[in-house]
Amino acid sequence: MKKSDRTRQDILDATASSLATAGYTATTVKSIAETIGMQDASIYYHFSSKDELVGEVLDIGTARAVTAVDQALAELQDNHDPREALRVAIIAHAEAVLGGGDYPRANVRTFGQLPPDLTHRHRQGHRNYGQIWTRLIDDGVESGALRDDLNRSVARLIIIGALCWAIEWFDAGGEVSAADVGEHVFQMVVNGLSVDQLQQNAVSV
Amino acid sequence: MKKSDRTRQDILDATASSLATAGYTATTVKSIAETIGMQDASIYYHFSSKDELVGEVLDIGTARAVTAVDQALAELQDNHDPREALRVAIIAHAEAVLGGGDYPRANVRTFGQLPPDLTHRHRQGHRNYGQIWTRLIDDGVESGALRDDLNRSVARLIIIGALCWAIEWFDAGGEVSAADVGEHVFQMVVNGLSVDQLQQNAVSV
DNA sequence: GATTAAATCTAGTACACACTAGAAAAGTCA
DNA sequence: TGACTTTTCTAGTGTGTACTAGATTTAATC
Repeated sequence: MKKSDRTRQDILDATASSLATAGYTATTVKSIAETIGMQDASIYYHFSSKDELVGEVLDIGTARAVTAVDQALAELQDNHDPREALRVAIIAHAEAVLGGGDYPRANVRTFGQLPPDLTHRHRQGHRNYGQIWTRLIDDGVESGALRDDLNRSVARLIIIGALCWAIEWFDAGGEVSAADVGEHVFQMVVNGLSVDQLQQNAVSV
Repeated sequence: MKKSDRTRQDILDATASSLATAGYTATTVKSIAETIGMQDASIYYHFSSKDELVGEVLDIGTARAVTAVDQALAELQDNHDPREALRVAIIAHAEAVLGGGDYPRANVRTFGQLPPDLTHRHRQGHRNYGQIWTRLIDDGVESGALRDDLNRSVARLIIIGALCWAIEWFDAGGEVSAADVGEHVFQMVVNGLSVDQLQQNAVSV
């Protein structure tokens, strides 16, 4: 019993790592087995198919990202600015997907390369995750802190997209941290790149 | 001569279409051949390998995106606000990648799924494209229109990322047009989602 | 230590893939 | 029409993939 659980975990870890760095196609059952010093056929004692294994990795990844964001939001004070909630969520997402473990990274990295069955299987998970962001934006707009002249759904997808795409260029060993990326996304999409108009007017007046 | 050119073009078109919708792995030589009513072996009379064919499609895609953005910028008035240049470029990119043909879409869609050789081959093309945006942001910051307290490189990648990821959720037949997506990205990253502070202060005073 | 169960391995199957060689067909032009 | 070139097809090769069956080893239990 114990042995099986440990091996199973090793397989999941190796799969997550490979998915996160090499993508779905390059992650073969044989390469996973080699990573943990096994024969490829032995994988099938623990998982019935490659896609069941991959699916489980992706499930874990989604769960961890949701947990990270939820936890960050839970630590907020009671009467916080809705913009602060958005900021905290954005940074938590950035840290989970960029700086965190292989599981959330595998999720984002393989998005768009999965076979139809797996894509369909995770649609609901993604929808649930999206709802967290829908609520954050709704709160902001309805409290008057955020503009109401933009399509909220499009705004949500743009924020998530900017964060997800960062996996393509983010350098974990570089000078910019995962939290830095999150902070930049927040500063841009909430405060904007444009120089504060108040300051500009103050100077001109 | 004529016949060959036309067939060659058919092959390129079919490949671009398949790459844009199905991705790199699902785009097989056989499926391309079937689309245009040929045997898969006949493809090799026109192209020496799958990756040479794919590479040519991606080259065309990059060129079209660059042309679209360059052309949009060329139509600007002489003494325009640097923010307007950014706006025009963002919308041109959105229309090229989301609403445009299969070639630029193939480029973005297969990003991150390509074999190392192809990735390396297109690195320079992407770098050149990035420089357009680097210049736009530099102009904005140095003219005082854009904030100088953010990492410009990160800002650039966030803008491009938000646009590129849109390919994963954009619905060509939906109510939101490609230009709408571009306009949203511009509004968010330049003006910000936050309610204008000038208005807020005006009300409170 | 013997018996049973759990875990892994050896050896293979079937299939999809990119790609090749040479025959056949289609097109071109005197 | 006939000679020639261009283009496509038929029929295959080799490789890598997910996956299976049954033998073999390792671990747990009495």
